[in-house]
Amino acid sequence: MFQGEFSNNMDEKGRVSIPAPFRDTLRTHHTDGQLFITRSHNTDCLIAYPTREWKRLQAAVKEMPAKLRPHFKRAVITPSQLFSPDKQGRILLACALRQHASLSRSVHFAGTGETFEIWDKASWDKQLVTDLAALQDFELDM
Amino acid sequence: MFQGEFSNNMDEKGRVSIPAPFRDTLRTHHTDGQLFITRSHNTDCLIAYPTREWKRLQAAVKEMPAKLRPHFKRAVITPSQLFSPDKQGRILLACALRQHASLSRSVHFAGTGETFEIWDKASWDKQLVTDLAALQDFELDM
DNA sequence: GGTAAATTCCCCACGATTCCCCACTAAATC
DNA sequence: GATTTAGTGGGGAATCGTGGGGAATTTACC
Repeated sequence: MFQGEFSNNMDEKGRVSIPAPFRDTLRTHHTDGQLFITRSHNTDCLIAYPTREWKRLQAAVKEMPAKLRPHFKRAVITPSQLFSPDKQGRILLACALRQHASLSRSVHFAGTGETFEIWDKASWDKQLVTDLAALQDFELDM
Repeated sequence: MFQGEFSNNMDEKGRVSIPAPFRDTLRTHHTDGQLFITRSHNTDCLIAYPTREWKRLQAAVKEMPAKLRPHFKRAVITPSQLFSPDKQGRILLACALRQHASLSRSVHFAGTGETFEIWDKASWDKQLVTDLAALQDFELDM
């Protein structure tokens, strides 16, 4: 399980460290240790899928409305990049991906269970304000 | 597998480098290293097929509705060109193909699994905007 | 048919980027 | 306080993209 949020800095060469806890779950729960990183189709962030989850996504593509499929393939499947973090646990994101999430120096990692998201810190903070506002009048009953 | 997106520049002689990762998969997964490049029948791009996939396409042509077959043959099969990248991994596209994809200087390569697409960068960007807009309200359930 | 021009092909060379390794610092752990 | 671990920076080798030169081939034109 990927959970928690972490901020790391991207250096001048464009490298960012994957937070150590995420690297751990990747190593222990996902045998090949590989990550598919791609755009989120409806938010300004990237999503990282371990191989098993990536396969589930590909299966989901086959189930989605046929009209949307080519859009989804171009926007999400094609730009995906396969990573196995280097010895220092860092990855180097391709330009197209960096741009989609408007990543600058401060990069925010957010665990979402079976996958995790990669945000520009500023975008994340902004998003969070929206999220809290939307929930203002909502009472959870449980 | 061809995956990821890459932009390369076409020089004045009309040569473009095939992205190195694509050259790799071509070398390792496709013994003859040859590429059939032709127009896409329904988008403004070119599609590159390794020999094995090209054969599958030809088989598919035989299965398609008889009414469409001659159209498809003329539009897609005829204009195809066979390439084996030069020592530097470059190819020289014929004029007809270049025109169909409106290729100018910046050329975009998009991996789509067993094949890859060749786009003019500007067209690709435009297409991507459309794609993301179409997916805006779509929720993936997986 | 012969000459000139243009195109294609093959090779080399340069600059930028990427990859891989090592090292430093700060924080956490014992 | 010593040791480990995480995040970050930098150096050097290798690779990749790209430009250009010249030979070979093709095309155009007289």
